[in-house]
Amino acid sequence: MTEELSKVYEPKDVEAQAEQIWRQGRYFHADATSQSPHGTYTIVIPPPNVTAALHLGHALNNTLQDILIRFRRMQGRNTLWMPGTDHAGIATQTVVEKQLLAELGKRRTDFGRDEFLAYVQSWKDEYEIRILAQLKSMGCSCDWDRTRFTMDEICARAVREAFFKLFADGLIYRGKRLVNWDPATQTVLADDEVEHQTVQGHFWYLDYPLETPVQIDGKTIEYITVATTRPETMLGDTAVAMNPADPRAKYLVGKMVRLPIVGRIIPVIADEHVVLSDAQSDDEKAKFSTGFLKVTPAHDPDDWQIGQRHSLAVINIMAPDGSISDKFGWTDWQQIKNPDVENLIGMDRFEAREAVVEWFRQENLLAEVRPYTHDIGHSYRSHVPIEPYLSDQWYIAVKQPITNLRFTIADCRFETEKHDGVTYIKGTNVPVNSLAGLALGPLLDERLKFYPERYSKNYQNWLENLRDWPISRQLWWGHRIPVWSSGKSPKDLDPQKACIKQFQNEQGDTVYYVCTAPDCPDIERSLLQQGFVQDQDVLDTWFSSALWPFSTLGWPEETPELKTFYPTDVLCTAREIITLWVSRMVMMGQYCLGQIPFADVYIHAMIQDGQGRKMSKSLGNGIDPLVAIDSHGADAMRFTLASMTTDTQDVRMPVCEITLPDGRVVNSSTKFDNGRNFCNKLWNASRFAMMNLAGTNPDDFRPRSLDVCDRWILSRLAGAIRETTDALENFRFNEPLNQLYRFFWNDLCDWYLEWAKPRLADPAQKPVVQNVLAFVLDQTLRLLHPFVPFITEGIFGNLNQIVPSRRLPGVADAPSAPALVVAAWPSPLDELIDPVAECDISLVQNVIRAVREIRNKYNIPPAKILDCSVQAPREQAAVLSKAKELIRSLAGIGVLEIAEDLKKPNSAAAAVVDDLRIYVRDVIDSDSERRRLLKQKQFLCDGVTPLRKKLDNQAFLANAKPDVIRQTRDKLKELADQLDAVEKLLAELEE
RNA sequence: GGGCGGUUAGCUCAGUCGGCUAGAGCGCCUGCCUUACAAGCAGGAGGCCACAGGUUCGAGUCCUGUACUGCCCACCA
Repeated sequence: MTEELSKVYEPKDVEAQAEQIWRQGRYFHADATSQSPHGTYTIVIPPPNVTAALHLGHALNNTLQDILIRFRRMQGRNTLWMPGTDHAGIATQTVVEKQLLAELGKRRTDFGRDEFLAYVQSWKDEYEIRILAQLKSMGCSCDWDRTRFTMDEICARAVREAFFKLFADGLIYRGKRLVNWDPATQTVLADDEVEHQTVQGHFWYLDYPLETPVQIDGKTIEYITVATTRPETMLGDTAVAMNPADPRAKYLVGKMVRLPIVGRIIPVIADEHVVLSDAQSDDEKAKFSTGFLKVTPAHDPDDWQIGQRHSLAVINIMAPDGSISDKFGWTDWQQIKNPDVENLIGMDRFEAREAVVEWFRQENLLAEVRPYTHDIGHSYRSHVPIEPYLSDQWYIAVKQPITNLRFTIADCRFETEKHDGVTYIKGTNVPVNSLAGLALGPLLDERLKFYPERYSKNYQNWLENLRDWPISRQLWWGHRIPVWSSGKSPKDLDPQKACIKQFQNEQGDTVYYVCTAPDCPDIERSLLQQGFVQDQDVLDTWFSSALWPFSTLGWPEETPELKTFYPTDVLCTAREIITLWVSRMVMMGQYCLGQIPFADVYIHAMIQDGQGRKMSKSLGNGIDPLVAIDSHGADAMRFTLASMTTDTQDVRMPVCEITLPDGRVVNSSTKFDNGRNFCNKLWNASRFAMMNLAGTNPDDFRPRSLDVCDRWILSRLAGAIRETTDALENFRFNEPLNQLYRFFWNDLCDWYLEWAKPRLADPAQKPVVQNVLAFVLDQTLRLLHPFVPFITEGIFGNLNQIVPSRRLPGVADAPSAPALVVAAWPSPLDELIDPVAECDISLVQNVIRAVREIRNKYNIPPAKILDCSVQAPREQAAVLSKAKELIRSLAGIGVLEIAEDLKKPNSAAAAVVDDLRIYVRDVIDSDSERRRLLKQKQFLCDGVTPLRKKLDNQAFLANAKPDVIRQTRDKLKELADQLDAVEKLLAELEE
């Protein structure tokens, strides 16, 4: 068997082998009907978008989740890691549209809805397969049998149910919203599809005549001047706003203005949003401002807000193609129409801009034109300026109290306050029993915890300032909104299965909206027959994501999965979606099931490149996880990612180009070398162990025959078990990995294995060394498994064949298992923690290091056997004498004399280490000796001075803890003694 | 504009409750192919802990400010 292990670790072989073991054993599959005495442990994967293959951030996130899942599985929990993907509405539709445009030169509107969706579906199929394959090659131990997709039948049913419930509870309403409209392609754009371009434009200063002139400081004011970059929108002005702090405000607010061209009479209002005019200001806005702002609620987001605050009329003057039109919500057209306005109808918005400016110029109302450079949002598709465009959208009311919730307000364990009959979360305008309150409450009473804790502030701020959630999207790819509408009242509907609401449409007519429950095709048919039409829009992609922790488990059915695995345990995700996603899952989990979907939220760091930039496609600085897996192995990648995971916000990973064997030049990072080196070391140490473990028999083990180095390595192992377990329970990843790295490499490989070599050759010691080694290796593999699952599984299989039983009778046990993935997590071995052995071995190591240093400094070949004397206080001399062989074997010593009282031999090099005086005999090089000793003298002097100063300081003696004072005294004595010894040696050298 | 981080060795990062002469990996230097591993072994060099104040017997650690740097959100008449 041992011969089969290659000299260098070959990740591909081991990965394939381990993967097969896991698949055949169905170890990732969670049984919803089985009961584990240790409880359950559940994670739902943050479903990756099907837009593209996974990047390194995904690799990090999923590595961490897998570490947690494997850890808990080994602890005996009934463990479920639910995998799946997200349809990612607009993002996916956009990439497919881009592709179709590039490859076929066609737009979405050139296809029918179903035809286009077929293209998106095939894109999704392709990427879903790729993503799941990527997760598998990373070693993710998801329950693949349960893989979900946010638009599959089960999730879709949950979406329908949740929507119906919200609709029936009156939490969904029709409201107006300004969307990013692309007049060229006539589509709505998401905020991140808007490209900001700096353009050279103008500020036009337009005079609006007051209905009646106003006297200010003895001057008669007939006009007020507004400044605008978009004169054409003035046709839709419904007010002029000024800052209440403006000295002119008291004369002007409340007065009326006659809007030029249109003749509409509009008020002057006060709003703090308006920037005061200040020509000297550094603020661009203040410099250009006149103090008067024209307010066009239908065509500007800020003006929309102002309009809301002051209940202003909203007048839309544009058609969807960006031309001036009276047909799309110009509500006072009949009253105001006149030849000047009619002239403008049909003009493109830019044409109209010129015409409007020209009109003002001819009427002598154009006060000034100034050049102005500013950013304008442009469509990433057509590259024309986007138009804020008013439209009717579906909203979820997030701050509306909900009456029929499963909890009572009295149950709240956080502070509340009541006014106007509504109970609010204290200090906020968030009702306790609103959706926002449902999400915020659990944070306040600590049912919901963030790691690192600081992210809870993000979550809290967002929820406290939350506005209603617009949920409709003018897309084709997504969950179609389950609402049918008609101007006529519906008939013969079962109120259990259909909910009817009335809202006004864009033209102000009353419309009946019917939402149907899931699985009611008969009702939908009936609605169609009655002339109802289904809403064209789809739901915001976060709507289905919000249900993910329970839609994946089969909600609203009372499935065994839901009973067993909900609520889940931890959500592990990136910080940019704390608000968009995490808060909404909590909201909907509370609303739909009355329970938060998870108690812990772990937010991982963002991986940046070597220059601190976000990894992105456009910068070309991203690293493909599959490349790292190819070049270094999945375990190496995982090791490196986990070892970088502290609770910092960002981590940097220097990126370099490498050439793969197949000739591709790709991005990678030397950081992965760390992981690969570790795996190689693990591989070879295990190989060495197994070369020597044949015939190991626990029955030959006698606790009494444990050597000090055996007790030492078991003590170190016990420490590693304790700290690794503790760290993983608290979402710390790099700490346990560093700890295991040091234990495995520095303790086990550098020392224990080296000592084991001669001991294995000694028939008297061989059984104890074999049993200890087999046991320690076994436990090390278990501790490392969550981090580097493939290689540990592979080695575990070999170990099982060579040493089927790794018990230390009377000391410790390692329950056998068919595969490491389901092997028991190491039990605490605190009784094996042995401070005496640790101290003794440290002494031994110091002697060995001292001899090695002399050997190096004197250029003595490693193979040359040296004779050595060590002078030590009685107790330490006794310890060293017992460990003579340990010292001799690793320091290359022939004769080793250890005594309490001993003179420095002639022509010996000397080392002073703590209380020890170490003499390496028959080595003469007084120059090297002097250099070494002088350096040590300097070191000791540097140490002694501040300690003396401290102890001379009365304030220190008066205030410091007694322990600290004692430690300082001890340390000073220790250093002073050594300094004496070094000075003595130097003096002898001069003789 | 609002919020949240970071700045420690050439690079990437640890550093717990404020307390021993500040640590690791990579890179660098010296010597070793010592039959587990050169992806390795042994040894070594390398630090004004960003800057300026403050609190304290004592500050990399706590407080205030400055500079630089990054992330998230909002907005840009």
